[in-house]
Amino acid sequence: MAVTIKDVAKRVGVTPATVSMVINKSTKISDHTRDKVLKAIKEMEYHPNYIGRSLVKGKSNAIAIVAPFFSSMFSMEVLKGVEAAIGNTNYSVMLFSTVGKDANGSESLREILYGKRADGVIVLSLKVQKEVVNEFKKEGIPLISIEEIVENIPVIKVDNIKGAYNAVSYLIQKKRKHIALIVGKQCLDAEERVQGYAKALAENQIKYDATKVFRVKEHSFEEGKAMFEFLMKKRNRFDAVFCAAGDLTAIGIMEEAKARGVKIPEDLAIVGYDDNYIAGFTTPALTTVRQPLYQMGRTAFDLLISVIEKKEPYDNRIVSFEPALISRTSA
Amino acid sequence: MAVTIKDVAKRVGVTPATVSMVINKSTKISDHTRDKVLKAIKEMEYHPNYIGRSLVKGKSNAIAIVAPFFSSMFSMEVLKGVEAAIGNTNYSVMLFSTVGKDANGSESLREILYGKRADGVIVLSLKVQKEVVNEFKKEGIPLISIEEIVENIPVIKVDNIKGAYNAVSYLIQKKRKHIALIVGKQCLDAEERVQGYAKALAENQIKYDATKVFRVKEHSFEEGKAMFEFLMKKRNRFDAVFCAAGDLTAIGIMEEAKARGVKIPEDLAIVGYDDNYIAGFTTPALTTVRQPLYQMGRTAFDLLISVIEKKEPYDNRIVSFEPALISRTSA
DNA sequence: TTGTATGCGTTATCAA
DNA sequence: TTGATAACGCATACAA
Repeated sequence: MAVTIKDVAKRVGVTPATVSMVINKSTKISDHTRDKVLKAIKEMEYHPNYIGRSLVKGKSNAIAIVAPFFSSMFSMEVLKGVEAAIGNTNYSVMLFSTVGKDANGSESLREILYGKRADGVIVLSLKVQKEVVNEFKKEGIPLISIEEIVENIPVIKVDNIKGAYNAVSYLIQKKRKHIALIVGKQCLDAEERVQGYAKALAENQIKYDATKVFRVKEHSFEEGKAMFEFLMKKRNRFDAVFCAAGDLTAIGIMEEAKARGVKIPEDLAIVGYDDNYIAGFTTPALTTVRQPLYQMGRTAFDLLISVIEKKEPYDNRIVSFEPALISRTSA
Repeated sequence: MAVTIKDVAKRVGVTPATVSMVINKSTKISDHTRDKVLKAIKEMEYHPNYIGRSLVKGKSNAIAIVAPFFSSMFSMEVLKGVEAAIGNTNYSVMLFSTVGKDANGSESLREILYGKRADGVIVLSLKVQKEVVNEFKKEGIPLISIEEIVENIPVIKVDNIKGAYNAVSYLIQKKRKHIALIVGKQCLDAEERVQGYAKALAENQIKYDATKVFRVKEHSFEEGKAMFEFLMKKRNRFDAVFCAAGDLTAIGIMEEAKARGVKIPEDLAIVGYDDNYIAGFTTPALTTVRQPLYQMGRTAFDLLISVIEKKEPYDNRIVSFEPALISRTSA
């Protein structure tokens, strides 16, 4: 069996309480006893059992990250940030994927909450139900959302309006006037990007034209190829495409365009979204909008810990990060 | 405060023990009591506290994954497999990154072990020390290694010899005779890939020539570009490069080659390794070796759970997966 | 400065 | 079939 606090106490000839106080750096322990205890701890290779500690403290020293999946570029980058932020805190991270469960993660969230599996939770791209938020508030477990706006809790997101605005302004500056916009189906992100697109046009006296906005479903490469064909069939002549639906789709468009002899960026300028790993390696390299996901992960973790430890208030702030336009050669 | 088993018991007018038996599906409970208890549980929204349960059971129902980082393609794919395998088991996953700690993960591993933070551990690309393995054995916490060979515990790996062998055989079949090999610095993987390379040559009566084997350190795109230049300076004339150091480096080589007017694959055939996300999107698309990382993640998780639950013996088997050659246009 | 006693939420053993 | 009691490993209030 593993060595417990009792074993250490017995060995030193004190009570478990004393050992506990040494471990928890209580000041009211004589140097003499402390030294003896510490020595025994080392010799016996005693490590405190987190479960016992958690039970009495009502705190697990774990945080949970809940997301639809952990295999996307998006979650990977965020995770990287969290990983960096953990550093040498004594928190650990648990992962909960909602695949095969309800879409808004309620099931996983409730299990974490009521099973006391974590002291705080970060949700990624999940529309957390109001009801669930209330339950978390009631139990005093902080919840932070990344990307999706959830009411009454802190939200870490990127300024999609600005991201799109910057991209389109850039294209206009490059003398493009007939700019197609590709976005995903009506989620918040998509709508904000449409707004940014419209704003940039307006500022440059270009009329917003709804027939130049196209919707995409899967955000895939193939869809991009199909989209190019679709674009060509339109009576509109485009000199640029801002594919706010992601780089993969943008690259699909680009590949199909190239295959049909359209010169990029001369004939058609293309700007993507996400700064996917691939973007730097296509020919031509893809100009795109980068979201500071790593920073967001870091921030979310830091904020969560601060809130757990009551160093910061648990409010409904929205921390908005600025996306960056990465200018390469496709536009 | 959260509702506990006691609250439920009081409400129904039984003892906590009875409620516990209901929860744990004991058969020796009258239907009548069971119904009443179940009803109360639902009404009061009682959820068992995992920490309390863990303490008495000596089991956390969590598994830990320890890796140098969770941001690589490699760990991402493995994680995806684990994620899929978790499904509706009632295990959860904890992540432990060894960044900023000792290189072989001993620190994290010991903390997990002695802190009783997990019922089993999967290590990724980590040379676990013999000593640590023994400690795990002593405490009865199973440990499974992915990729790295660790003695006395189950290992899930890919057959690197075969991966390289297939790639080189393919090149030879395509009439290439002067094949450069790029590998990483002396880790097990690299050496196995050299073996596979040599084996394919031998089988085709091509003499193995050590001066055609080159080492790379960072496995980066830039290194690939530099490598191409380096290759050109050599007196050897190559008609193919098998870049077993990964797709990124392979793509670096390819880009630099293209920039210098070398035709791919006519003048120089290129085969990469890993089937990185990018590989399908380069021009020409990269022929490469795919490792079934997803399957490996699944297998590791399933095996670990089986071992934890004593449904399978905890041995030192080596589960070797077959890599697949993904034939595209660069070779 | 240290020891004693108690409790965290649950399960398991035994008795009723 | 159910209840009483102890135990898991630890931390803390209070007593000494």
